[in-house]
Amino acid sequence: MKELTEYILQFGNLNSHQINLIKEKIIELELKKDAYFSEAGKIPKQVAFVLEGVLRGCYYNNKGEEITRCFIQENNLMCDYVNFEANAVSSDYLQACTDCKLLVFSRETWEELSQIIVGWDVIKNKMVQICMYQKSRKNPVISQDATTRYLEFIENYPSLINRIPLIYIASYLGVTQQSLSRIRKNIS
Amino acid sequence: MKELTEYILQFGNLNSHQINLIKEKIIELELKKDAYFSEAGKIPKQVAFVLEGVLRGCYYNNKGEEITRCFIQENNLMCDYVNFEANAVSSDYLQACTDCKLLVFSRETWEELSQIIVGWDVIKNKMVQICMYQKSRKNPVISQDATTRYLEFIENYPSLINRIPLIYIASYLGVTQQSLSRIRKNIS
DNA sequence: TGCTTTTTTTACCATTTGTTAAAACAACTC
DNA sequence: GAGTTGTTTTAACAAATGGTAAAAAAAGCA
Repeated sequence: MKELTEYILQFGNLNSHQINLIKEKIIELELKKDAYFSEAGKIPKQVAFVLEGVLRGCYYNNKGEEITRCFIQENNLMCDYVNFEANAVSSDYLQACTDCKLLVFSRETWEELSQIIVGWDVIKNKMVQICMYQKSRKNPVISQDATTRYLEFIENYPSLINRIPLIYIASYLGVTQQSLSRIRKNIS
Repeated sequence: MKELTEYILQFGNLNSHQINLIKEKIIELELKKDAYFSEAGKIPKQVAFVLEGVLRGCYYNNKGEEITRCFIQENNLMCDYVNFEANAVSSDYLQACTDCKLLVFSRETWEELSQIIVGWDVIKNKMVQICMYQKSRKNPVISQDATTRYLEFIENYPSLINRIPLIYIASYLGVTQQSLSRIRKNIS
C-alpha cells in the first residue's frame, strides 16, 4: 500500500488521517493473466492502481484486428477515465498481460473521497491528467519507421520486452508480428 | 462570446452572474496565419478558446522533421495543459494554420475563476479531460495503411482538407506529402 | 499581365512492410 | 518423454511507402 500513498503524495499533500481514510476504502484485487479489468460494451466502474504486473488497453477495429492502445505498468493509475466519469459505455478492453495485483477504487469510493478529503479533487485531477498525458507521449510516432518505433519502445518500456507476448508489442507498434520479428533480427 | 458560454455550459451549470464574471476577464486575441500561440522552450501562459480558424500542435524530432500532433478547430479549447498547470517548459508549438480569433484566459484569470466561481473547477476539469481524450481518439491509427488513415482523417475533420496546406496533413498522418498526393490520386 | 514564390503533383527507383505459408522453438500436460 | 498447444522466426513474393528530382499548378505581388 506504501506504493499508492507515495504515488498520491507526488501530486499534493495529505495528512496521515486522510491517507488512512483512503486506505480503508481501497479494495485489493488479483487478476490472472489474460483476464479483463474492464470490457468494451460495459461502463467502467472502477479506477485501479497497479501494484504488480502489466496490463494493456486494446480494442478491435472493423476488420476484427486487435489494436493495443497502451501498456500500464506498476505504480500507475489505470482506468478508461473519461467514460468512467461520464458513466458511458467504453469501447476498450483493459486486460492483464501478466498476473496482476491491483488496488481498486470503486466509483462510490472515488466520489466519496471528494466529500471527505479536502484537496482530494485537486490531487485527483492532476493524477488523471498527467496519466493521460504521459500515456500519449509514449505512444509510437506515426511518421517514424517500424525499427525506430521499436527502439523507442524499448527506451520507454525497457522491462516489457521479456514480460509480454511479442504480438502485443507488434499491435502496439502498428506492425505485424512477422515484421517485428524481422526488425529484431536486423538490429541485433 | 456566445460560442464560449455554450461550450462551457455543456459541462455544468452556471448562472448569468457567473457567466458575466468569465466574460469580463476574457481577452480577445487575433492571430495571423503561421503565427504561434505558444512555442517550444517556453512555459504556456494562456488557455484559449478557438472562435475562428484552425490551429495545430506540432514539434520537431531529432532529425529536424516537423511532426503535427493535432489540429484544433473552432469551438474547442486549446492549450498544452499539463505544462500550463505544471508551469513547465513545453516542447510543442501551437501555431495558427489560418487567421484565427481566440478568446484567451490568462493564467491569473484561469486560477482566479476557481476562487470566485463555485463549481468552476468541476467544469474546468471536465473540459480539459474531454479535450485531451477527443484529441487522442481522433489521432491516426498506426496499424492502418496511409490510405485508410487519410480516409478517416476526412471523416474526423471534413472541413480541413481545403483549409490547410497538404504538408500539415501529411505530417499529421505520418507520410510524406508526395505519398499523400499519390494516395489522393488513387482514391478519386 | 508578367514575374516570383509557394504548393501540389508526377515519375523513377530503392527500401520497407504486408501476406501467406511453413518451420523452429518453447511451454505445458499427461 | 511424447504429444499438444501456443509463440516466434524464416522465407519468398507482392504491395505500399520513402527519397530524390523535376514539372505543373496555384497563389501572391509589382
